[in-house]
Amino acid sequence: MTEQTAPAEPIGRRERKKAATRRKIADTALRLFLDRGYDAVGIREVAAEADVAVTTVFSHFAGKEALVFEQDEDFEQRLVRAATDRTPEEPLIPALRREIHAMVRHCTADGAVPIWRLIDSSPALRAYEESMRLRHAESLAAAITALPGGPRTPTACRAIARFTVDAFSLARDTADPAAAVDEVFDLIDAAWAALPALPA
Amino acid sequence: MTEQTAPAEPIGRRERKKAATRRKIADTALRLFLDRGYDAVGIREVAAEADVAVTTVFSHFAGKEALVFEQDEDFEQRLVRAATDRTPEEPLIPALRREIHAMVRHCTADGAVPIWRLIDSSPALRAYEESMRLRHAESLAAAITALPGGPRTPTACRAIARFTVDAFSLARDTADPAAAVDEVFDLIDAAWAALPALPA
DNA sequence: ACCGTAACACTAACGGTTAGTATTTTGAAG
DNA sequence: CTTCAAAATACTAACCGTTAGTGTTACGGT
Repeated sequence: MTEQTAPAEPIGRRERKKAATRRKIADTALRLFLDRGYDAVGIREVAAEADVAVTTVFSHFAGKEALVFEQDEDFEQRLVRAATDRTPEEPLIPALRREIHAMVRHCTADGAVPIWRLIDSSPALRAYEESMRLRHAESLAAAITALPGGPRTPTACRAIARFTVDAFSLARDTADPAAAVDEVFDLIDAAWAALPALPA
Repeated sequence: MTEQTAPAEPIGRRERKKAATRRKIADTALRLFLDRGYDAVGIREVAAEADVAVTTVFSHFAGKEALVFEQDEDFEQRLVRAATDRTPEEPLIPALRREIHAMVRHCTADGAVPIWRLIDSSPALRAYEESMRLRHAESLAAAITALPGGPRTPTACRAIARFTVDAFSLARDTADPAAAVDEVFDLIDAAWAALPALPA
């Protein structure tokens, strides 16, 4: 054994420093982007301001767009958990509706607004977000398919997953996001009810 | 008047040459892409092979990805027409189902297959296709919203439009595309029926 | 015949991204 | 404590898509 002093997390200095570098890069980038616009700030400038090499930036992030989505990016996990970790009394669709509601609230509240205005301002960021959502939908689809409760086909599950992320996407550029979520989920409710399986 | 000799189309030599250049670029690019892969062929090479300047390529196409989607790209028009130009007896959703069926058939048939395998092979092309589909969904949503027949909200119409393009997208990477289209459209049918308006 | 302009060529650059290589830092073993 | 392999980072130099700037040619209308 090498260490007994660490209390709970056996993380070494190495990983701590790496995480610090990552956070420093992301924070610096977001600050610059919010200040002067996404397109007006280059990677070389972000690297210089964060006092790292350009290659270091790309060793931590897959691309420039990923720098923006660093902060709130547990969407995937939240979606999957909403589908799998729920009380036995709560059916699937209402659980998803609740989660999407929470996500939309989280995005349209207080400090998150400038970030989403930044995203909406750049086609590259919007495209990146969209492909992100596709991945999330696939994860959610896998979770739904694996759910016990009936002979639902993979295709139907993937469709429901897509509809769910569509609800989020649509709600996000609407005057009344909460109302939009409910409106779209009324449709999803009806679609889900039309499936020949148990209503979960 | 300047010319009476042209039989039907009053197109001059200029526009003909421009169209020829455009087609030559697109054909050359597609041939090279199919031959050696999308990422392995650069714009400079496409331009050289088509015997034009690089800037000419970008004056005809918005970007490298657009070169691939040149061939079949009237999807948007077909979708909108399926919603607006239909017999009074045919309801909206069945008309959309028919059109999506036709589109899927058109994409999975004969000569179109290599192109779609090319698209599936490149993340950049997949992302481009996805953002294309978002635009198409918006157009379709506008068409549906403008349809006579009831107090459907814009949000509900946008949702149905998204679901429709989702059906195409999902069906496209499925073993049995036609069956997938029907499966997803059964869901859309149920969702549409749940709307408080006349069932169109 | 003349002129405005659309189409195109050419050069050079910019910004994101990556390969290749060297250097430092860290964790573990002896 | 020394040593060593691997990880993290730095540095250089390029590649590729894309665009701006600037001419030049060819067409269409007068």
